[in-house]
Amino acid sequence: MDDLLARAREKLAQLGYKWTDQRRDIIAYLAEDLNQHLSAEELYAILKERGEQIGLATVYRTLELMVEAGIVHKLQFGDGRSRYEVADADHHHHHLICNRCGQVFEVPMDWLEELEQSIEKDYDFEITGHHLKIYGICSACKKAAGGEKGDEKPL
Amino acid sequence: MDDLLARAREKLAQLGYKWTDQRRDIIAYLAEDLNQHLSAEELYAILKERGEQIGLATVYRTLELMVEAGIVHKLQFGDGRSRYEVADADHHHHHLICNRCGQVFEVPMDWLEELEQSIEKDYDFEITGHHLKIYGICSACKKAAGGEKGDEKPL
DNA sequence: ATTCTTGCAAAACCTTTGCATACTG
DNA sequence: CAGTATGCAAAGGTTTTGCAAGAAT
Repeated sequence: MDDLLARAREKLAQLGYKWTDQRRDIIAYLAEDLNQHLSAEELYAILKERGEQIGLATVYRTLELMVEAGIVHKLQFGDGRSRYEVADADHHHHHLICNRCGQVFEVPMDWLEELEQSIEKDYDFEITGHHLKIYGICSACKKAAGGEKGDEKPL
Repeated sequence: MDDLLARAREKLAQLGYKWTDQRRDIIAYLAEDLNQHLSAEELYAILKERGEQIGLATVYRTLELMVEAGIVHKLQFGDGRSRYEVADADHHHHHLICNRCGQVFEVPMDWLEELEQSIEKDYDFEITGHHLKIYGICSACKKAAGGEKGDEKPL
């Protein structure tokens, strides 16, 4: 998806926000790989290393803006910081989180359509999104088993 | 469920931990209403108000202990703090989170059994738990609609 | 021009930790 | 008694905010 930049630019304009170099840089980087779960600090470090002129506060503010604009989703995998991923409307998926190594895998499917319909009806709750996290032990960690507990290095 | 105290006590003993007044008070409070999603600070304030002798650090440490013992689950609803709920093994449920008022509703059902089976097979991932959060607008907020945006007071 | 945005540093939060004291098994 | 657990205050880490300077419409 390469029109993410265009979409974002249009959406921000629509909301009355300005298009700045920093916002472009952030979105451009996210657009390079949609399957990321970056924290604000990680994103900041990457952009800095690329030589972009940007501050950490701006990264936080921009990501929050993007959440508001519906361009990215804010996720919490339980490692104490928020992570962001591009909200790819036509790419519903879920997350498998390994309790051992902390890696996050994507499950590119959406099994929740009927569940949602039934909830909207039963609870009179208008659903705008969902987030399913499944915890467990990934294939690699199971193989490397025997590895006692304690060799967990989250994300 | 009133044997939560007993269960917890036994489990802690099993793990070699001691049974203290503070741990008892915390679990006793959680046992009064299993449908809570308290943050450490909230729990601390409640116990303090009740006149219990306890410190915030102890609340944090005890909750972490309980997570380890599998007695409570640590949840993140995106309001910047961790929340804890009693892990009621035979009461699987999901959470509906209102984007407007921040309230969290419980959906007392587990629709994910087959989904999990298919994941375990397809991904060779050993599932130990899951957490499904569904975001949207609750019934009350829809009724009180017209209420522009901005009247959101999370949790 | 006006309004929005940025960057820095400071502040605000939530959570963890060090250490002396107090308690449990 | 030995080994844990507690409470306080300090430290740590993440996120937010105030404000003057800089950009964008």
